[in-house]
Amino acid sequence: MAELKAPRGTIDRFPPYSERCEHVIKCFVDACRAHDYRIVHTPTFEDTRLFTRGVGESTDIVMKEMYSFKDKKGRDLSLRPEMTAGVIRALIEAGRRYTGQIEKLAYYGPMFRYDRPQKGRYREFFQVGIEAIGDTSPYLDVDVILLGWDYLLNLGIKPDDMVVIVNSIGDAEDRKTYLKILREHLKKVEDELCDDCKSRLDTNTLRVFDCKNPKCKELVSDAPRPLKHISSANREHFDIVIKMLESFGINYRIDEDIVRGLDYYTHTVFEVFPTGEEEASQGALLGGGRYDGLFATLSNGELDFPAVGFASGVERVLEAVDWDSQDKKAISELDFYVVILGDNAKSQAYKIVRKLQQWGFSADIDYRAGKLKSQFKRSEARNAKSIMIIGDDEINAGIVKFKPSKDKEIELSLSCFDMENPPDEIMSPP
RNA sequence: GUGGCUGUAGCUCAGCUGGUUAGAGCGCCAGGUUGUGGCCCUGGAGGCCGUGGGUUCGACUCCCAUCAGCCACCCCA
Repeated sequence: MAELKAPRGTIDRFPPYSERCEHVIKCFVDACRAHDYRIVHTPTFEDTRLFTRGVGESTDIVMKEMYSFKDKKGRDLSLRPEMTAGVIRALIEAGRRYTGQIEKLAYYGPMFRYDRPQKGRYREFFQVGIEAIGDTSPYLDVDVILLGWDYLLNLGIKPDDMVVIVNSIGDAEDRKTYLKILREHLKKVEDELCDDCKSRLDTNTLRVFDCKNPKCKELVSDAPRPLKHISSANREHFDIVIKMLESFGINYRIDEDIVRGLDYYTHTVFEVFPTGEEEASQGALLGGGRYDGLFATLSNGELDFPAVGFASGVERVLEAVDWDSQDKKAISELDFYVVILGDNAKSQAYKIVRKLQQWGFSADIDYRAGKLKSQFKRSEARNAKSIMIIGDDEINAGIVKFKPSKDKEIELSLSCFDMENPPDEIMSPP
C-alpha cells in the first residue's frame, strides 16, 4: 500500500467516473445555454470574512467546516465552501451597476468543506450552480427552478422521478417578526427540547424544524410556520411561483418545514429530490432560493440588488442517473484502433493514424504490437468502433484492412495511403 | 463534531475457537493458434493480511493506537 494517499474525503476520478462527471457538467451547461446563463469563474479561495459575513457566523459551514489558513503575509483566507458569496463579491468589486438588466451567471468547480466524509459527501466536491441577479420578479425564481429541472432532464432523469420541495421564509422584516413568535413558542417548552435544539434556539432558530429527535418533532409540530407569517405581498410572490410550477406540470410539494441553513436566504427556498427519497440525508439533487439581502450585507449597504440561484452537487446527482442509458453519451468512444503486424509496419501505420486524426476521427495505435490476438483484445477493452490492420502484406499492396467491431465477418481493403479525404466506406460503414 | 460497522491479490470475497509454505472467482499476462477479437484448455505474475505497537513459543486471527472507507446523527450540494 502506498504511503502517499489522497487526503481524507477527497477522490481521484478516473474514466469512466471522470467522464460521467464531465457529462453532468455538460448537461448543466446545456441547460444554462437554453436559459441564457453565462459562465463566471471566481477564485477557489477568498478572504475568510467573505464567508463569515455572507454565509453567516452561526452556520455549521462557517463554524466547523471551513478550510481556513493564513498565507505568507498573514492574510486570513478560506477555500470556498460555496460559490454564491464569491460571485456577489466579484460583482460588487467589478463595480457593476444595474440599469435594469438582469445578470444571469452560471458556475461549476470544486468546493471545500471540512465535514465527515460519507458517500455523496466529500471534503472536495464539484458543484454546479447559477445566480440570477437584479430582479425581484417571482418569474425569475421560476426560471431558476426550471433551469435546474431542465439540467436534470438532460441527464435522463424522468419528470415523474423528481419532485421540487418549495417554501417561502419571507423577507428580513417577516423573518424578524416571525422569529420572535417562534422563540416565544419554543421558550415555553425549552426544557423538553434536545441539547442541539436548545442551542439552536438562540443561534439558528429555524433549524429546529429539521431536528430528527422524535420528542422535538412532536414539540415543534404545532409551532407556527414561517409561511403563515409572511406579508401579503410576499405571499403573493410565493403564490405566483407555485402557480407557474403548476402550469408547467412540474412535480412539486410545499413543505413548510424546509428552511435553508445559510443565513442569506429569503423568500422562496427549494430543493429537488428523487421521488420517494425526500428523507435521504444526502438525497437532494439541488437546493437554492432567493437571497435578496446578500448584496447589502457584502457591500456594507452600498448596493442592494435582489438575487436568486441554486447549487447542485455533481457527485450526488451522478448517483441518481441511470448510466446504462447515458453512458453512450458520456463515455468517450474510440473510432479506430490500429493493429500492426511487424516492426516495419509501425511508421506506415502511424501515417494512417495521423490521417484518421486529421479527418476528425479518434485513433489509437498499439506500438507494442505483438500477437494479433492481444491487439484485438486491447481494442475490445477500449471499446473501439473499428479496427484497422496494417502489416507487410498491406503495405506491399498499398492498402489497409478495415473491420467494424460489431461484425467480425466484415473486412474491407481500403487504399487510403494517398487519399486527401476519408473513403466512403469508413464514413458510412456497412 | 458525536455514535457504530469495516479494512486480506487490480476487483468481489473465503480464511473455523490463535498453529506450518494465505486461498477462490473474475481480471491481467503468456502459450495452445509465428496474420484475425467475444468460447475453450494450460501455465504465470501479482499480497510486509491498511499502518504502528503490544500479548504469546507462535498473530491475518486477540488487545491498544492510528489512518482510511462506509452507516446513522449534525449539516449541506
